[in-house]
Amino acid sequence: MTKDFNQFLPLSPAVLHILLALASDDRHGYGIMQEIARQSAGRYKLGPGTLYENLNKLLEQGVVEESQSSAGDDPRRRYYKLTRFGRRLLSTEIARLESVITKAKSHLGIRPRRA
Amino acid sequence: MTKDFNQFLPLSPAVLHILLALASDDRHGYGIMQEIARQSAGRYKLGPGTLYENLNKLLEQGVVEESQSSAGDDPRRRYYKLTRFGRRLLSTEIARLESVITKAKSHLGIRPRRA
DNA sequence: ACGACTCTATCGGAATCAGATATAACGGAT
DNA sequence: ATCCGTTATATCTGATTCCGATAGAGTCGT
Repeated sequence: MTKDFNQFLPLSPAVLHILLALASDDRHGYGIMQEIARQSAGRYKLGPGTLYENLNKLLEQGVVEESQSSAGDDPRRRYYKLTRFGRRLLSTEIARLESVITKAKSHLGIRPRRA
Repeated sequence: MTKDFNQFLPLSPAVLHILLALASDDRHGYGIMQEIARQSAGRYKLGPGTLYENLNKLLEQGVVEESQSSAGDDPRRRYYKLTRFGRRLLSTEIARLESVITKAKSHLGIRPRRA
């Protein structure tokens, strides 16, 4: 029995943005915080509580895993990357969001009346 | 611009999907539940607690408002629609999500998945 | 008039969030 | 060499949000 995506969906905003930040590159915790702030132009900032709590949960669930830090790097850093499962989970959620968003967009300009 | 979008963002999954459901049409509470389930092919279902709690909050915040029900309709129904502010809020959030999603997709390799 | 479904609503435990706090190593300037 | 702002991980706490259970009543088809 493969893992069931549905029990993970929908991803909470915190988890969604953590995974989105990790999609483009392996990152350490603090870097994830910065990337999320950057991606949303400072609109959305994760506190450390939310970040590390979720990171631990995602590790347990096998959605992310620790990845080796490069030599010469700040040794305090702990790097994370998406697992294969994590990538598929994120892809699934993205596909779901895209389909709903596309549909909504076509209606937002107009004002439909109920039949 | 008296109201600040940023204090509303990011929208929780529940709020996001309620607004997305209302984008295509005015709906009553139960109809919102059904539309959300339908839009995500049964993957995401809102409980009544989440729904009505959020609906009340959104009414207070002026994101949605009650709209008249047509004559002959089930009189129990209370219809809701997006306010002008709600439509702008949803548009803003959609734009933000789209930009992050587009970027992530280019790194994930596209594996579209259907339900 | 019976049962299945529709519809709004509240409650309480669980999960999630945000910010304050703690601790400490790093890097550059003095 | 030490001072200081930043980087970095981590935990704790109170507030918020979620979600299923429960309730109660109206509607519809048969």
